[in-house]
Amino acid sequence: MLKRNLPPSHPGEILREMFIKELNLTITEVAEGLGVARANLSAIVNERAGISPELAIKLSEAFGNTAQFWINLQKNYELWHAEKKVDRKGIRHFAAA
Amino acid sequence: MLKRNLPPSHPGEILREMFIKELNLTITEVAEGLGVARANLSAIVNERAGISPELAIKLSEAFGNTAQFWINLQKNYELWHAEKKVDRKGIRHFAAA
DNA sequence: TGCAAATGTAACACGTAATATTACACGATA
DNA sequence: TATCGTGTAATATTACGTGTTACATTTGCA
Repeated sequence: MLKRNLPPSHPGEILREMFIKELNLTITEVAEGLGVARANLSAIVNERAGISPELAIKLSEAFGNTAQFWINLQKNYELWHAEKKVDRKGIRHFAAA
Repeated sequence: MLKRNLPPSHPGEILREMFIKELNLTITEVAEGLGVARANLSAIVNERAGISPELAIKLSEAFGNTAQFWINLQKNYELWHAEKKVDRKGIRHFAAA
């Protein structure tokens, strides 16, 4: 299939657009509800920080979805950017005997 | 469905049992083939370190599978352990309006 | 037996990142 | 005006991935 060159959305964008805005919440009250510092949640929502496994669990509990949902967003984001840093041509192949 | 209480395998165990042993490889040659320090790969294989997004890409290139495969192993492992640290009862629920 | 390779591991150093805390400035609104 | 929400910076802590170096042990083979 065709490879997409578009970088995946930052998890913070999803959180901001599809949850906080959609439910008319404030960053302050979400941070308090999750039990994290407002400054940290702000950094995530503004795409300056990522979502840790622990935060993924908290978000899933707060918004009624799964931690996997949040982790998948984060990992796809990280993987896309990591791909830019790795020179696959420099890797040796270990084929089955 | 029933929740499993068993912790997921560490990605290093999969790497060790299903790839290195299966293909009769040594940690030294795999480390060199991947372009990482032997000490680091040893730490991963012995389950004292995790698999980063960049390493997941290198492993996928070397063994002919996907980076998602390795990242999923890692993220499931992290998620299971993170669950132990989070008190879900302390999290506020933000229901749809 | 003896040597070389493979291995496990420790001790550093470095960069990055998540997190809490504190503080400051700005805009909107009651 | 006063309060609230927000963005952001600075600092500190903790954790971790990675490289480098070094040392001891084990293992396989000549």
